[in-house]
Amino acid sequence: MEDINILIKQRLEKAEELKKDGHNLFKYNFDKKQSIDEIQNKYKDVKQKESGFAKTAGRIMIKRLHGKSGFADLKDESGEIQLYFRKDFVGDEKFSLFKKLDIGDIVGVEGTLFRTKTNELTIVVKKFDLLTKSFRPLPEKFHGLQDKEIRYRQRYVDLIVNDDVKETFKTRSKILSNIRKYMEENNYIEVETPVLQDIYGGANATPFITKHKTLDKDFYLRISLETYLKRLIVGGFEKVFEIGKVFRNEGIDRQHNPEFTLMEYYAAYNDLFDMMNYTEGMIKYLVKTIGFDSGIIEYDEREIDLSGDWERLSMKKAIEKYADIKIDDKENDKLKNIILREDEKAELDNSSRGELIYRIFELLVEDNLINPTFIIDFPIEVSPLAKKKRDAQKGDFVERFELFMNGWEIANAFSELNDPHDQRERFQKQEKKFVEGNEEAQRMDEDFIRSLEYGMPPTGGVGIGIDRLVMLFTNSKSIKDVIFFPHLKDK
RNA sequence: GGGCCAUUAGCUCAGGUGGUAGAGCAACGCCCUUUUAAGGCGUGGGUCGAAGGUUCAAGUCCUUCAUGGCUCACCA
Repeated sequence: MEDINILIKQRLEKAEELKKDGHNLFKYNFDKKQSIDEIQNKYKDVKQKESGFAKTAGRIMIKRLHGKSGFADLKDESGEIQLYFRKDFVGDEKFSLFKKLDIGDIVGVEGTLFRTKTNELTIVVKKFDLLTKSFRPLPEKFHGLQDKEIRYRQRYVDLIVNDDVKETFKTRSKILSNIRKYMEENNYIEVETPVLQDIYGGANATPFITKHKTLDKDFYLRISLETYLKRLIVGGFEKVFEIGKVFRNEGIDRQHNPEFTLMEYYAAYNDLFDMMNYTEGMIKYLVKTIGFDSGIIEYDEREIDLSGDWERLSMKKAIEKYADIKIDDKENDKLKNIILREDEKAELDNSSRGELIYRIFELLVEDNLINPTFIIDFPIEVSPLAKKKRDAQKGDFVERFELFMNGWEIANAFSELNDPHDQRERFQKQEKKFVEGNEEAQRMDEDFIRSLEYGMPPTGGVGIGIDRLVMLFTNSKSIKDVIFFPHLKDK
């Protein structure tokens, strides 16, 4: 303990005294019969007279001493309950132990229940034991812990004192378990694929590089799950999904953490439209099972309506609707001018028409997509893993959708490209961009192409950013609020 | 990376125009057998984020740095 202060010193001295008195400050187990909320529920009708029985354990949050008696609030994962200690009930020795307990100590208690004059259900402690000694003082009872830096760096303290944080992460857990339930009910199987990869792919991003010592070679940390899951479709699995961390070597801000949780799912014999329907169904299932019965989520004083059929718009139509620009009437130079008007520093010399269209969409449309909206028909140049549109008119567009909510991209999906020769050409174009200096361009992946050469059935695939979904469902303003241990700079 | 703001006791926060640091909670001691932001009396606790500079004198003014927050740019 480097930053030893007087408060910690006092607790250490107190611990020494307790040890001298024969107390083990770190007990091995405790037969916790009930959680605190179980006790609260089971005995909610208890009157002032003592009745019932409870045996539970948790952390002491507050003590109020009254001479030969005293109260304390005990907190566990499920809730809080008041404890009442009396010298004549627990005996002199135990009562002096109670007086020595510090806020933060973990105790096991058993006793009967009653209700105080002010109607609070309370355990009359008959037996108790110190299970774990706490050495560091907790934040103040009333204001709690406000300092965001400490909350993120020492999330354990944040979780002890700030109940809403625990709620957010319980919701996160529930979202994940309900997703898994939904996927399994629809016959998807959960799989795991490599995090350490020879060739990263499936997205446009700068990767992290790491080194394998005995092989003496570099590996990339995956930036998506895509190409390995498709290999499994080639291998004969027909519906697979994976939920896992991916890593992108980019900036950190309210919506970006270097490692984040991506879910991808692939279904053989399905196309983009099947996946759109499925995705809408799955998210609506989550909305319902997380408890938004109306289908309306409130985020930052804004309502997002997930009920009803979600809007589907081609990228061009979305640009027409929100920016009043008819793409097909404009030459590339005009498109460039539109972009430069929004972003004077844009470098567009090498940009293809498709890239210009996509850029305009990003600049002028995305922020407007508050209620869930599927954007379809993406330019081929920005979609190297998607199949060309089956009714390809003039212009090169692919079967891809992105789902937007609250102006954020929530999901990204394709009718997966399964023509190995087309795939090779797309990779070659990406590789060229990489050589030209685009760090985020995708790389040639010969083994992936080889797998496609064996034949991958027509397949629909979707990726969902889980953290953002959790942010929406928990009204969290920062991705740091939905990741237990977000990345911060070293102190 | 740019701009703006913040950093004072374990926690939450005060500290006009420079004059040797305060409160509440927490802690420690004493009193108190239904309190709940318990109460009463008393005590201790600070390199004021770091390093320089200006000044007789810096928590306060200046510079640099660190960390965090907001925001813009890039990205999911």
